[in-house]
Amino acid sequence: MPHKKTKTLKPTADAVEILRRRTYAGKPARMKNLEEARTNEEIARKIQELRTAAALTQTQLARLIGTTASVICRLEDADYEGHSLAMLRRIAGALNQRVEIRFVPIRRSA
Amino acid sequence: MPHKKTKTLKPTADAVEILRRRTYAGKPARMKNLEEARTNEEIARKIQELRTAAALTQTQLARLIGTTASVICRLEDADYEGHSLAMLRRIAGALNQRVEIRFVPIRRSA
DNA sequence: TTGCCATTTCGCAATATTGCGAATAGACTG
DNA sequence: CAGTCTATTCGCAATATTGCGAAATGGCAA
Repeated sequence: MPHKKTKTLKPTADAVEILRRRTYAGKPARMKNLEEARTNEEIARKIQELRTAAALTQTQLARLIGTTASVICRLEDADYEGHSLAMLRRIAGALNQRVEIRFVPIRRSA
Repeated sequence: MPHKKTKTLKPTADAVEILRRRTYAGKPARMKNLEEARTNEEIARKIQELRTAAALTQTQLARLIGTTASVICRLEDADYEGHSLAMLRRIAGALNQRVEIRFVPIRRSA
C-alpha cells in the first residue's frame, strides 16, 4: 500500500491539495503509524482478554467461528496489522459482543 | 464464507460444542446478518456525513487518501459489505478523525 | 439544448486477508 | 522420561478487498 509520494511540491491554489500536503507532509504519517500500531496491539489484547474471560482455548474459539487455532493466534499477535472488520465481528459474535465503530475527532496538536 | 452447517446434531458433552450450537442454531445467525447490515449502513452514512461536513467531493476525498472516486462511492453505498478497518482508518485520517473500536456486550434475549 | 461537475456502476487486475495443515516449543502431569 | 494440551510459527492456496479506468447517469446553470 504505497503512501510515500514526497515528490518536489509545485505551487497550487487547490485547497484540497494543500490539505493533503499538510496531512501527509511531516510527522503526521509516522504518528499515524504509531497510532495504528497501538490500536492493533489493543485489539489483539482485547481479543485475548475476551477469549480467556470466556474460558476458551484458541482452538475452542476457532471452532466457534469456523476457523483454526493458528488464525486466532495470529489475531492475538500484538504485531499483527491485518485486522478486518469482518473477523472482529466474527470474534465478537461468538463471544456475545458486538463491534462498535466510531469516528472520533482528533485534537489537532497544541 | 460458509456458515451453514446444520447437519443432524449428535449428542455431546462438550460445553464449547453446545455453546456453538446454541449460538448458530436458530435465528441468531439471521439477526446477526441484520445487525451487520445496519452497521454497514451506518458506516456508509457516517463516511458520507464526514466527507460532506468537510466540504469535500468524492474525488477530493479520494485524492486525500490516494484512491479514486469510484472507491469512495462504493464505501458510501449502504449495501456495501466489504468495509475494512484499514480503509476506515484512511478515511478517518484524512478527515482528522480516528477510528475507535469497542467490543460491547450484547443483552441476551429477554 | 449544451457543458460541466459529481456521482454511480461495471469489469478486471493487484493486493490483502483468511483457511488450513504441519511442525515446533512450552507448560504441566503421571 | 513420555504423554497431553496449548500456543506459536511457517508456507501456500483460497477468498476478499482495493485500485483504477471507462462509461453512464443526474443535477445545475449558461
